[in-house]
Amino acid sequence: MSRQNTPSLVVMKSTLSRLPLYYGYIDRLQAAGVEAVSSAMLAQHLNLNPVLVRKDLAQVSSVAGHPRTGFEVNQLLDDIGNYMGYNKMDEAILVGVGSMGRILLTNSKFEKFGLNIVVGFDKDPYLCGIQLGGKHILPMEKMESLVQRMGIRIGIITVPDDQAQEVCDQMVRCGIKAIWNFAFVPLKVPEDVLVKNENLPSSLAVLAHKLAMKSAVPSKINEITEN
Amino acid sequence: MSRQNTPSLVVMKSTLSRLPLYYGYIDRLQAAGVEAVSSAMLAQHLNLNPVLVRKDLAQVSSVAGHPRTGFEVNQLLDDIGNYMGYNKMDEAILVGVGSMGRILLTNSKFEKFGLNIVVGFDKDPYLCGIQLGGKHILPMEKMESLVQRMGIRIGIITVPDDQAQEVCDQMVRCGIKAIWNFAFVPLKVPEDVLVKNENLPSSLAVLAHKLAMKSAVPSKINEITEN
DNA sequence: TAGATTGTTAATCGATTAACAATC
DNA sequence: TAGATTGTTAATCGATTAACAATC
Repeated sequence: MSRQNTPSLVVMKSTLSRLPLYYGYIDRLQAAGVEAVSSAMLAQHLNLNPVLVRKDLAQVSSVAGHPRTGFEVNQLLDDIGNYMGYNKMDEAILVGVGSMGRILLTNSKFEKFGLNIVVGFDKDPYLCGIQLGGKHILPMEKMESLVQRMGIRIGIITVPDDQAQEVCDQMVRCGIKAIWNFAFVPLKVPEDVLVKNENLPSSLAVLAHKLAMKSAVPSKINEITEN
Repeated sequence: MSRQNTPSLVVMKSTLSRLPLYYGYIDRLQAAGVEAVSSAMLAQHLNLNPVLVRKDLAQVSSVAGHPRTGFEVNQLLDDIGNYMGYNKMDEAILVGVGSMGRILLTNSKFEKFGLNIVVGFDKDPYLCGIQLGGKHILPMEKMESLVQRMGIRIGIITVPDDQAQEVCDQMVRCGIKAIWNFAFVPLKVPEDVLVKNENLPSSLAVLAHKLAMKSAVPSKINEITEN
């Protein structure tokens, strides 16, 4: 029995990072009244290899593309949306209502991606009770019951670095299964909990470093696509 | 003549994304007074393969590690810092002093990574003249002369999506060579300009999607290391 | 039809992991 | 010395690219 490559349920990690790009672009096309889009067009506008785009789309599209015309915009947008879960709301909680926490709580773009940050928690009693972007801020003690009652599985950590692990532990105890971590500390979590670290300063530092490298050794390293 | 693999000047893309992690961890070790660190220790704490860590360190360390003890903490921290440019300040400008712009202007962590966001620009005349985190906010008209006078090559775009391309064009005209883009539009830039897109909502959406996949097909996909 | 576009199979490329000899 | 740790070479794995037949 030969080995099955590209099993249908598993999508390449990198495809996942490109789907939002396609989505954003196709969304604009739809708004502009365009009815069809080809892989070539997407590839050109997003600076990607057309074959790569075709493979990505083949994986998520529910219908085959039409030779000569490409994909139907509405259908494709819907398919990517379904695939990525943009079309059904996922709920998340946020802990740490500092400046980053506030941005996330009030950023309306999350909704477009199927995400609803339902409440913010903070240990500061002066913050508790107020609302931000229509979201309540609650004291930490309320976390467990709320998470369990609503069956929430995604948590966002925007507390200072030295409190991150503690908050993480609390989240895990509540039953959170995926954590988006803005603190710059590696979190210890059980095997079955996903962690995605976000570190803005180091993202910029990587960009700065690439620029420095590029000036030192002229080459054609250009758009940074990896995300 | 056989092909040279792993040319010394080019570092694997992914190494670059791990170096900040090493740096952060070793920095804490240094603060705690620890004098030596092994690849194995780093690997364990950061959830990475030890061989991978050894290869990464071999690429950036100026001295070989010592069998049995590992690497000297001060030296290694310095080497990674030098390699990534944390030890020499890079200057950047920021355009768009909204909530995200403010966070970036006032976040002191950038300094640690060798980054200094020197000024913010905004087209709102009411913002111009004030200071945030010790940084002046200036009107857009001042951009060109300041960028050229200071020889700045990094620009950060935190304006609304529909103004991003215009700001990008302005930056490019001023001589900016690397752009960190928070708007959700693909920027058109000349060949020699680097662009790094940041899209927080879609990062979270990818995490949510992975969680959904994992629940559907139990497997051992766990920590998300790619950054 | 001719040609643009699709989807697929094979080749290439690059990063990660495994195996192992060298070192203090 | 024995053993932990290093750095390197070879094997594996996975993603991207190239080549191409199929389709409207």
